[in-house]
Amino acid sequence: MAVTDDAILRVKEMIVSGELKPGDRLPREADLAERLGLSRNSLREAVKALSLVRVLDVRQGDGTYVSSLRADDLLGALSFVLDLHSGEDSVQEVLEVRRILEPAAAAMAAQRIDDQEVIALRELCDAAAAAESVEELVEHDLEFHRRVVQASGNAYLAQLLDTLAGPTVRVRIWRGITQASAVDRTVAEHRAIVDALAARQPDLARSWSTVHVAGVEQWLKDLA
Amino acid sequence: MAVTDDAILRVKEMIVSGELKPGDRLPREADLAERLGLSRNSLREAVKALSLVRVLDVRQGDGTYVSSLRADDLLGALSFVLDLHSGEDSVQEVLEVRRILEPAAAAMAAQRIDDQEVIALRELCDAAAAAESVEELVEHDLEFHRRVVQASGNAYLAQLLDTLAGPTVRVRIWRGITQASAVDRTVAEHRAIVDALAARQPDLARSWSTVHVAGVEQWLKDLA
DNA sequence: GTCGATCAGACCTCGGATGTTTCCCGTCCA
DNA sequence: TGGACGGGAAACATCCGAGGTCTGATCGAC
Repeated sequence: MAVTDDAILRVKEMIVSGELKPGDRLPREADLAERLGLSRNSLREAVKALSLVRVLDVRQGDGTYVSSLRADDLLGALSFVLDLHSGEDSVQEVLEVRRILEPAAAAMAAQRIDDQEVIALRELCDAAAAAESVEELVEHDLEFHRRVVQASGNAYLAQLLDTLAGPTVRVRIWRGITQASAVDRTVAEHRAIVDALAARQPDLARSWSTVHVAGVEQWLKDLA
Repeated sequence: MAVTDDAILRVKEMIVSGELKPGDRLPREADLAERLGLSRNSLREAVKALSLVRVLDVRQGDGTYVSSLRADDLLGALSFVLDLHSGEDSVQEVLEVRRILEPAAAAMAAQRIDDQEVIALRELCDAAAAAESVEELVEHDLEFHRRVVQASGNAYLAQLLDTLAGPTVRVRIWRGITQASAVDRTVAEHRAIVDALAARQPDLARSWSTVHVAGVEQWLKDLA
């Protein structure tokens, strides 16, 4: 292709060059189209594409703006893509990556987490143990991992793991959580991780996290 | 928005549901637009967006096809996004993630790599040592890391790291490689990693890899 | 059987018209 | 004075229809 793809690259270039900064508003469709030398329709295709990957933020009746461009923010768009192969072989590979990152994040968190967050995590575990529906439990699980990783202090890592967690959790829902023991085990391991964080023991947090993720990994393998 | 976004979701749904499989050809623009109940222009915006993230593959004069949907393939689209903030603070966080993943990948590679690949890696080191231009050296560096990680056997991990390496390397070019010692050190560390791989020593490979990435990380911090 | 020209199909680009949403501002009423 | 209301302008959303261009396949000549 030429025109539309070219427009995508030129808008990207305007951002990279600093002509457009995060939060900036783009010229009106008509003006920008004229400036780039193409029709509004073609420009709209480019804008739509950039909007899907969250580089641009379009607001009807207002205007088109450059997004925050934060790495962790943009990474969120990745979840859309990962949705496309939940339940396939690649989930195994994704889980393998997660088994590498999550323990590392837990270890980092053990060095930086504050008491308040530890308390919050404990409450989350209690809520998970008392959860009644599967959806509720899964939501607690997601939230737990999200907060542990966020405590690592690396926003990029946090978003990446959050994205990776989505598909694997969805698989879990899809295949159904039939074993009550799996639930108990999950909560127990979560508590162990929190204890390690509270004790500020990175190695212990790393190990429990590894055990936890590897457990899920193994469970999936058994199902296959 | 409604119509276009809805179209994106519905096409995605057609893929997730299995109605459309990788390699399949979509109905003609006109037909699909009618089926989804929207105009061709709006559908084109949706297709363009899905095309940017490599879910669809459009070939003029032929038709629109569903891409391979391989996780590592789709992940490649991420490099586009990461281009947008090379040289910013977030590079530090990206590098931190890389320092987690790359050693793990090296350790995995040490367990699976074959002799032929070891020989190829040695040749790559030799070529890097003999490189004359900065661009050439950087290309060798990229290639080296790419092949080591691919030897890990996890395609998803390989693509992810390849994507992460791009920005950090570009930063290196941008700031300029002024110190000849940095070049020598890079090559020496590469050789050490290869030696560890050849000896099938995962721990050693992991350690050297950690040292290598941490070195780059520290170097960037010093520059800042 | 091979090669090249022709043709149909599919995507590409354009321009304009109309609908919808949002924001801003001037006005009116306590 | 201050807040609520309403009108209008601005900007995006959607649609339609008409050429243009590229690709792949068919068919005829050699």
